[in-house]
Amino acid sequence: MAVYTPGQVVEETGFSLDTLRYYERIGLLEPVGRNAAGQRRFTEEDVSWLGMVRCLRDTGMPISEMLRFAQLVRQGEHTIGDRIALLEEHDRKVEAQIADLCQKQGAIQRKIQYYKDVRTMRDMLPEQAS
Amino acid sequence: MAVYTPGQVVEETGFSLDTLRYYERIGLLEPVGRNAAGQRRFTEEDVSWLGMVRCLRDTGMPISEMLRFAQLVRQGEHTIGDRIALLEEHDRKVEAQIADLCQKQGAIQRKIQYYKDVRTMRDMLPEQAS
DNA sequence: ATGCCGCCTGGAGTGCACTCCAGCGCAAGC
DNA sequence: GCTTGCGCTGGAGTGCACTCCAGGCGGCAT
Repeated sequence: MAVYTPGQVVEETGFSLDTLRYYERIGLLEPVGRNAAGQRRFTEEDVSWLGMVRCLRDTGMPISEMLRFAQLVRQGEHTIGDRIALLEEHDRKVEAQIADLCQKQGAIQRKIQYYKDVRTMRDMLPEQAS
Repeated sequence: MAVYTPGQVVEETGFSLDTLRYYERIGLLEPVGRNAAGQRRFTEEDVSWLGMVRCLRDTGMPISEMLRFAQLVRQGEHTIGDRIALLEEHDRKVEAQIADLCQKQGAIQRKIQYYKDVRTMRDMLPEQAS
């Protein structure tokens, strides 16, 4: 069974060492195994869970909700319905986020175009320069 | 020339009164005009600038960069090139944000599907219930 | 043997973007 | 004439998610 040192997990997941420790402290990560010297050794499972965390975090899920999700996962298979509900709810929020972002991006692009037009107008009337 | 009371601007822009005052304090909003009693009266221009601010903020631009943009706007037409550069740079970031969000959403949706499959499997083997 | 590296701990500090508060002023409605 | 509502100020406080720090440990390369 492969294990990962903290450094390797940092590399793999993109979370900082401090963040990994923080996540363990608050219970977003289950207590990580240790070697004889007391140093953390992450399992494959820890790393894949961190992949999920990264997904949820990067799509704007607050830590409190990820904690709730983590709890469901720990409680076993009978919570799968709840997990689906939680993720579907989040999925809807992500959908809305994307839609909002696209719409706002449109406005920004229109502003850019507006500025470009203004610039062109100005360049066509050099004699009116201040 | 129409003016807006603070309450109306809150209504229009969705920013809280405190946020409007905060934006003025830090210079994201130019000093807002006052009536005889010292109460703020926002111009049409203020409101439309706030619309731009909302766009930029909601697409993740930090306040420090919005401040920089505000400065360019105040410096007059000769900064239009810089404004375009700033907005195009931001537009690229928004693009990347959307792409990342879509990709992560895909992963979440696959996870949902995975859970649904697990649930279905489980339901098809009721005799193995614990 | 002596650095240095990677990692350990508990706890304090940071940065961002607000948000709240006490205490006040003015104006309109009952 | 007094309450209610809206707004004012300066300054303090909040919530989130980290991030940093001092002081220490164990292994290994020079």
